[in-house]
Parts: sequence; C-alpha cells; structure tokens
Amino acid sequence: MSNTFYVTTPIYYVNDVPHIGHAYTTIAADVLARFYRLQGFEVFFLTGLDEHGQKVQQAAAKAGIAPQTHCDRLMPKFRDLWTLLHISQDGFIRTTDPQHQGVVQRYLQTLYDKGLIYQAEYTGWYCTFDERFWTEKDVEEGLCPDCRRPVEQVSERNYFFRMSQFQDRLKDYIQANPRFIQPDSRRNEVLGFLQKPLEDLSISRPKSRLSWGVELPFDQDCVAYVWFDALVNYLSALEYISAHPHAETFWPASVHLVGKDILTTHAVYWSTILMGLELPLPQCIFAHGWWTVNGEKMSKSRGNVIDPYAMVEAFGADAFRYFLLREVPFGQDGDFSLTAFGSRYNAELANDLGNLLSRTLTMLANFSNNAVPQPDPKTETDQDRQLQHSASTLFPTIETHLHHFAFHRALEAIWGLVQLTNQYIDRSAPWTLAKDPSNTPRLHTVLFHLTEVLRFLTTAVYPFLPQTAEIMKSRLGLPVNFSTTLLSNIPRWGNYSYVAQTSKGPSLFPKKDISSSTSQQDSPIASALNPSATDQKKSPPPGSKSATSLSTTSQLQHIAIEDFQKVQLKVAKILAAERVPKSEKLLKLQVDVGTDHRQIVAGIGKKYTPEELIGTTIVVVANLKPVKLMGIESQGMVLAAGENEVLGLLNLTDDIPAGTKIK
RNA sequence: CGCGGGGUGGAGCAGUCUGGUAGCUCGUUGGGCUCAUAACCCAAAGGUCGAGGGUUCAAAUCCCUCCCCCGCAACCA
Repeated sequence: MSNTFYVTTPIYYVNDVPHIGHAYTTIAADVLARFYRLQGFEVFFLTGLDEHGQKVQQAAAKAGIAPQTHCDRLMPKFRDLWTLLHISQDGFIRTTDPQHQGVVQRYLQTLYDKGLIYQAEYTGWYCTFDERFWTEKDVEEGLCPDCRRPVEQVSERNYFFRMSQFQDRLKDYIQANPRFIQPDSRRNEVLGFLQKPLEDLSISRPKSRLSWGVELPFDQDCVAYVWFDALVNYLSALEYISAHPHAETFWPASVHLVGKDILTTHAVYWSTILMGLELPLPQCIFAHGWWTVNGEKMSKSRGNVIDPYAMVEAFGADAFRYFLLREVPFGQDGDFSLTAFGSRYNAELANDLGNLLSRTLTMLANFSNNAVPQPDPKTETDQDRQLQHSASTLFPTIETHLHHFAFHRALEAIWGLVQLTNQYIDRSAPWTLAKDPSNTPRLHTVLFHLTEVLRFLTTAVYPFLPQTAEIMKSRLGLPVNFSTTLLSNIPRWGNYSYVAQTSKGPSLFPKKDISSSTSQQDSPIASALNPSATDQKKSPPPGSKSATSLSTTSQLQHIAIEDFQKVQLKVAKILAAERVPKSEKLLKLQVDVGTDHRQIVAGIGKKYTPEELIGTTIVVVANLKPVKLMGIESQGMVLAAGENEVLGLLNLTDDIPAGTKIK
C-alpha cells in the first residue's frame, strides 16, 4: 500500500464569487489532507483556479484590460478565503500558469499522435453577431433564434477526441470498481448515462471565436476546449507544483472531490482522456451534494447566497467548517439555516466541547495547581477503563469513516467521546473528592484521565477544527506539532508524560444568541444570510457606481429600430390552459390573438397554475416560427420576466382587446 | 408507465437487504449536581412507521395497488 495521499478539489472558475459550495468542497478536502498527514502519509492537496474561457475573455475586454490582468485581480478572492478558512493546500494551480499550459499541449500532442484526436469540418449555422453556432433545428427561417439576424452556413475546423472508443471500457471499469464513483447513487447515474451511445468530444475552439485558452500544438488557429485544459490540472500540478518531480509519486489521485454538477465531466470525460493517455484512473471520484438555504435553492436572484467571509466573521472558521461537515452526510444535499447552525454551534461546540475543556481546566487549576497529576493505578475503576477504551478506539473509527467520506460520522464519533467524558466527570465528581484529602489518589487518577482524553480529542478534532486544536494544545501544555510530516501523530493512551502547566483561558466557543443577532440587520450573521443587506449599507467606493453603469452600457449591444419591428408583439387573452403531461414546467395555452386563436406552449408551469391563467391578458410574440415542445406545437411565445426561472408574466388590464399591437 | 431516491413521535434522521409490536439527535417536561460557557448528568412524555390490500404464528421490514415529495433525463421558443 502506498503511503501517499493525493486529494483535489475542482479548480474553481475565476469569475465566480466564492460561495458556500466552493468552501464546502475545499473544507472537506482539507480535512482529508490533514487527517492523512496526521497518520504520517505524504499528502498532496491541490486546489486552484480555472482561468481560461469565454467569460474571462469577455469580462476582461469589457474592463479594457488583458485577460491575465483580470485573472490576477480575481485570484485573491479565492486564495484569501482559503487562508481565512485555514485551508492547508499544498498547491494552488492556475490554468494560466505557463507550465500547466505546456503540459496541456504535451498531452494534446500525445493524443493526436496516437490518432485519438481527429480533425473534422464542423458545418453549421453561424450567427456572426452572437458569435455562436446554431443547430438545424434552432435556426428559424434562416434567422438566428437569438437576435433574428440571418445566419450563414459556416464550416469550422474542429478537433474531436475519440471518446466513443472508450465507452465500453469505462462502463466495465466502473462496474468492476465500486469505489471509483461515489456515492452509489451517483455511480448509478453515470452508468445510466453510459447506456446511451457516447459521442466524440469536441476539444477545440477556433481562435477567431475564443482566443483566451491554450493553443493546440498541432494547429495554431485553435485553442483547447476549456474542460480539457481544466481537467489536466490534476496531472500538470504534479509536474511543477508538487515537491516531487515525478508525477508517479502521487498519481493516480486518491480522490477527486467534485460537486454533483460536474460529475459527468470527471467520471466520463476525464476518465476517457486518461484512458487515451494510457494513465491509471483516479482511485475515487466523489460527488458531494448541494446546499439549499432555508429550504430554498441558493441563487443570486434570491439574494440568499451564503457568504463564507461573513460566516467566518460571525462564528469563526472552525465553527463553519464543523457545521458544513456535521450537518449533512457528504454526498447528500443539505439545508443551511441559521437555526440549525446556531443549534449545533451552541449545543455541540460551546456546551459539549468548549465547556468540557473549560471545566477540566478549572478543576486542574483548583484541585491541582495547573499541573496534570500522575494517576494511581490502585484507584482505577471500570469507568476509567471504559474511557481509555473509547479514546483508544477513536482514531480507527475516524479512519474508517473518513475512508468512506462519512465526515459526519467521524464527528459523531468524536462527540460521542466528548459526551462520555462529560458523563465521566459527573459520575466521578472530582469536586467531592477534593474535599477529603484521603481521596487525593483517586482525584489524581480522575484528573489524569480527563486530561488524557482531552489530549486525544485535541488531535481528533485537529483535521476538522485546526484552530481549536491549536488552542486546546496550548491550554493543555501539549508540545504536539501537527504538521510534522511523515510521522504518525496519532496518540496512544498513557504514552505521554505531562510536564507543562495547564492554563485557563477564554471560551473556545462563546455562546451566541442567534435569534437576536438575526434581527440586527447590520450584524455579520444577518449579512451572511443576506449579503445584499450589507452591500447596500457599505458605501460604494467613489466612482464605482458610474463605472458599473458604464460597463453595463458598453456590454449592451444595440439593435436598430428595424430589428425591433421584426418582432410582432400582441395582446392576447388566455382562453384555456392545461399542463403538458410528464413535463415539469410546460403549460399548453390556447390564446386569442385577435385575428386567430393560437396554441402556445410556455415554460411557466412552476410559477402559475392553469386555472389562475385562464382569462388573463398577456403579451405574446405573434410571429415566432412554430416549434414542437415535447411533441406539442407552440405557435408563439409569452413574455415573462426572469432569467433562468420565470418570475412573472407581463399582464395587461383586461380592457385592452386581444390582438392589439404592442410597440 | 423514462431512470433513481424517499415518505418513521413537534423537527431532522437511523432501522427495511438477513421479518419478531420501534431507535438516535434536537425540542418539551421533571429531577440531580455545582467543576464549568444558565453549562453538564439522569429520567419521563410523545409514533396505529404515507394510504389500502395480501403473505405469515408474527410486517416499518416481504408482495400488489394507490397518493405525495425530491434528484437525473427530456422540454423554458
């Protein structure tokens, strides 16, 4: 068995605002990295940024700066958050690193030389204005479905990776290796995905459309598809970031942690690319779940995005780390609420662990002058032995759970020992023993056991709550250096001699009154759940407002009045409405547009029931080319507000007759 | 009939494969203790295990039917 451990997070898109999801994956990876280091493994923990692609190119152009400058400005958002959250990454990769790009090119060349990349002429309908291709079914009467300009048939040189070749091999591999894709539900999903024929993967983009990427070594006019570029980071980092010059030291990776949204990319694209390169597949790809907030999907438009910075400010990095990993089994979706957070914070961190340390230190101070006494074996009881046993089996238990990525179970096990210790104190009642000098040997035994358990807990807690562990360590006077590499730091009962004095100190986790904090709009806790509230309060830097509106304007692409006149907007009355069977959000509407009646299929079924729509007056696009949606013809489009999801229909007062033109 | 997961005391979950009248955490109520961050410890109350039917001596657990929720896939024209 290898004594190395290589864990990765995805590389995050540099344009994103760091949110709870980024923090979640990275914290989980950090816990694994720290735990394996404790055990003496040689660990390489990699995270980083994906800096190529269209959005970066556009954002940089908009700001009038070079894409690299743009990336350099955004990079600290993530790097600084990881510092704040005490992430112990060994490497921070950026896909714009020249060394990384070199590796991407080398692998592209390898695949090309093996005949696994072929060039194909991709012919399609291209809209020069929107700079994008449309499929045959998208194009409507020779017009771009987006901007209504004429599209033209364009042939583009494109390179494809022969992914289809590896379909059966991958399916067999997944079936033969149950640990490869986890959890099981996701594994089944991937196997289901592989039931359908796998197509070849387009891995290039012409520079005319996208220049911000890694140039193909065999075609200077193209850059690599961002996903190819991004996935290769797991390998390239080993060549120039890891302490070892040879990639083989850490490859195959022990685990890629990913969000469930990018599971296919990893499980299928990445695996087949590795097969093409004749490299071993990672030992495990684990897809974790997503967080909702108070039961609702997290989204910018709802303004309920959890800001990790605010949570750390309010509760500290350790509490945030603890909650994310304790609340929900890794792999399942979970809900983030301040109530749940507060409950765990107060009950488990403050009352259970924090208070245990506090009461122990006070007793050591009061009954033993801050010195850890020697136990007297003659006074040992079954309770003592039970405590010894529980402490001694703690680390094997944690190891088992972490091997299965059951962070919550590992924490549960640790807190089981915390509870047992609190029970032990009550039953042993050291304060009673202290009243009678004849009980001093027994008192010493009890105090020793308490301290010894806390020594175990300090190390056990370290991967999850690194800061807390450091504090516990210093209060207990332990000289442990957790970052000692290649040496097991797992404690063993009784093999440590206490010499240093213990010291009381401020609470590890001061109790928080959650309900009163939330009512204060300007508190960090409230802002953690409602970042827009603080955004409004903070006075914007001078000139920032105009800068924003300026950039927004320059982003707008103007159309001529003639273009707008091509669109026939009309007032319509809904005569009938019903749900499209088997559809999630489609409603089939019969509408009166004055001249005739139309059938329109609209994706508004999540917001509206058919009943409430009947009789209402709305606005429709009357001259849209009919299309079929789930087999039903739609002869127009209703106008509604909302970007990804419909927030509301455009409604008119009922006295405007159907068919009225809108201009 | 697209694939899959789930419906268990007030809340969140385990138990279902390998049938034997329910278990955990939080909350509630009562008690204990005073070392501690009004903490900790002990105890109690509270569930016809989504609905109906079947198999069985016995069903949360196995079989059938139905209802509801949530993922994934198909569709916001």
